[in-house]
Amino acid sequence: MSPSADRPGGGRRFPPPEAQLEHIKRRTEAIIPEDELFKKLERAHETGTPLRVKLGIDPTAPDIHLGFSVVLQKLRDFQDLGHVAVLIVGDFTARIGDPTGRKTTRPMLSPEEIERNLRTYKDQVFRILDPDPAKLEIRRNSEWLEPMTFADVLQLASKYTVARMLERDDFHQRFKAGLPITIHEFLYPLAQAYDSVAVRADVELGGSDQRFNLLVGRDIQREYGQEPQVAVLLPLLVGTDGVKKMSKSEGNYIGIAEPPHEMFGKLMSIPDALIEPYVKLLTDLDWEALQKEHPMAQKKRLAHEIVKRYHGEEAARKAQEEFERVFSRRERPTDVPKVHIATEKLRDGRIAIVELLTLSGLVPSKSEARRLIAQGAVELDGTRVTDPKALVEVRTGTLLRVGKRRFAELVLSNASA
RNA sequence: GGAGGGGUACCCAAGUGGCCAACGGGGCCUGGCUGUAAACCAGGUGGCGCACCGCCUUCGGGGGUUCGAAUCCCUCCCCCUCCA
Repeated sequence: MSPSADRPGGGRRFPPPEAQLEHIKRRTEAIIPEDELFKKLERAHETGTPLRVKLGIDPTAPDIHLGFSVVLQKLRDFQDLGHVAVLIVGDFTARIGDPTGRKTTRPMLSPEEIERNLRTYKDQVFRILDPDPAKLEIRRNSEWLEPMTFADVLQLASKYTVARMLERDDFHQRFKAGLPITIHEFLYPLAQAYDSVAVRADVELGGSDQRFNLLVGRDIQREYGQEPQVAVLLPLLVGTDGVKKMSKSEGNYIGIAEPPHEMFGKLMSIPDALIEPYVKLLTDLDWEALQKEHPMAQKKRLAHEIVKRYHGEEAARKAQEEFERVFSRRERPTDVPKVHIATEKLRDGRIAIVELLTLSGLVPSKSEARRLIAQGAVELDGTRVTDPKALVEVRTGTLLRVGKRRFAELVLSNASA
């Protein structure tokens, strides 16, 4: 089927191009080239034909985090202006593995895994995007990349030069340093570029580290006789470690689907230096005004705002209350995960603390449990346990705490079913 | 095709027959100080066994030598550099 077969939209009304452009420019790092975008917006305005705005997602990492939300939010902006979001699931390109950041080759995913990830993805994506089918298209790039023949690939590859590939900073550095660059890595930008051809993208969105890839898209589209897409680049969000960009693999991320109190807690523990970029990129709060407050107050506003966005006002309020209760006043949390302990594990109502810790799942091994006890990290009903050999008395309702944030409420229960 | 270098715990990286569960750094965890911030100080960072004593598993895979190996030998796999 022709990639452009069913194009949603047509005959729509759009705000004046100037207004649209202004809206789009907010929070972007670069628009390449801006005047082309303006022309496209003008045309959309005149003809009532929406722009097709492409964004690629990686099916290997199904957790959407705040960093990616910046890009998704921009895509939503386009939808709100009346344009069509074209979400490309990179199920085929995942087999190549994006060389950006010189990661090792990614494992190939089975179709089942991709399906599962995609479902998780959709749940999360719809927290930001407008699911209206007239404004959203979801496609997998295996749809057009899989059936390509070797001849097709040759044709595609012939449209770009090695020298131009080496312009890409990542490749350039590696080439200079004598590090290996495998041939198939060159195909990644080409494949991604071909996606743009396949869906006839007018605009492609991406993080600023995607600049090269998005620009290749322009060249390749031109080679295939299409009007080149405009690249809209968004700033990268620094992860919670305050150093590297937020990413799943670095474990420095905050997922948009995380429970309110997790989100709130993680945001409260970001380094102060991150408050400004977070506020500016993730919220509509007035930074000028906020700046005058104490950093902790700033973070509370930030955390509240973001939890509110994904979980609602009520949840945000509760998360904040809970945070203040547990961490500021060091009181017992109101909602602690309950852990069932079989009564046959007990002797005279007592159990070895080490065993209790592992049974509760708060600690992965008994050795680890012993260490933590020795370090004073374990509390039972607010009393520190310091003896690794201790036999402790437990009952239903007993509160177990490890470190600052691991809690469990014990529930004694009979027999294993 | 030839020559050389290398694969050690989450990462980097020491260690070339016992004193090695393996130096050091990073990361991470915990305690202290705080604002669940940063900085800083201290400790920890394979598992199991009721413990400062012991046992088990670990140094790319497999096999062997030895009382004993991450360290020696054989073999296989993988990575890198230079030459062609």
